[in-house]
Amino acid sequence: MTTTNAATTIAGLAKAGGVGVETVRYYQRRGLLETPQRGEGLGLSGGVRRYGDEAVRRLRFIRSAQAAGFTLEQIGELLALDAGEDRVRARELARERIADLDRKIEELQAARAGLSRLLHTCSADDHGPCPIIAAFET
Amino acid sequence: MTTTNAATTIAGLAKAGGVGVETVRYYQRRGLLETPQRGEGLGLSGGVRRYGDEAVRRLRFIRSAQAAGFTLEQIGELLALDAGEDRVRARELARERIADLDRKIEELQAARAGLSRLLHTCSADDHGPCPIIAAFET
DNA sequence: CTTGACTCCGTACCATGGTACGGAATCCAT
DNA sequence: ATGGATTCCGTACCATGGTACGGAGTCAAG
Repeated sequence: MTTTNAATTIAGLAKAGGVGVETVRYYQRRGLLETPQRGEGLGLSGGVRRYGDEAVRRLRFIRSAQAAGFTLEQIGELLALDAGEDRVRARELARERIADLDRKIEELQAARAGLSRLLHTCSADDHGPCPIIAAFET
Repeated sequence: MTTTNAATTIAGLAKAGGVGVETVRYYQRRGLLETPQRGEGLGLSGGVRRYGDEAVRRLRFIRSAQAAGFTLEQIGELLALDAGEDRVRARELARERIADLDRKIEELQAARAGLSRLLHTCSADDHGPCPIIAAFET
């Protein structure tokens, strides 16, 4: 392997990814992270699982994709492209997700703009009905 | 009462709000919509519940606040403010929600940037491993 | 070689926002 | 006044994304 393998335990992995140990396990159960073999010949019945840089990268990818609003299932799909080595499909998925993101960002920005306007209107004076409340009362 | 009361049943209310009957009941359970008294003296043990304009307005309020990203719990608070006329609290809620939105928007933009960079790298040439995959593949 | 921390694993539980089910009551049209 | 549609109500279930628990095994420092 060409990668440096700063092996760590599950707690180190979790910390590196900014999640809890239980979350890492959950991702393993979901098939998003692999579960390495237990340490070789260390204890009587096998040691503790060790995780390298790859696991950390994968975990970080999951978190960042998740922050982008991808569901864990969608993330699994992206990860599954691994098997097919299908660049065309990977690009397709990436483009789809980017389009999703653009739509979502726009939505949120619109919502923010609306709320912000209401807030300023409401702050401007204290007379009459609150425009924030009123805005939702169509 | 000064309001016109075009009384309808739960199905009519649900339809007017663009939700299912079960959703209306759910909102009632959550305390977001009130459950009116059953019809007076119509049947042996009381009739069917009737809903007026007020209920329709409230339901629409819920849907539209929800579209702005408020949770049902936050919406419950907003509805309570409607009665209390507490503009200070309404502004506070709005500011909180705006901060939430800002955080979310930033996250999405970061994720979009990452994905976009990968997509362009992958599109640049068709040789070697796909960088989109590679990003989480070792 | 003990002790305390960490790991492993299965299983149960949590919140959020609903959706579905089923039996009894009620309504409405014919 | 009868039958099909609605309503009422409690309760159960669903997906998503985790979090908690408990007992056994393992590790690492003193």
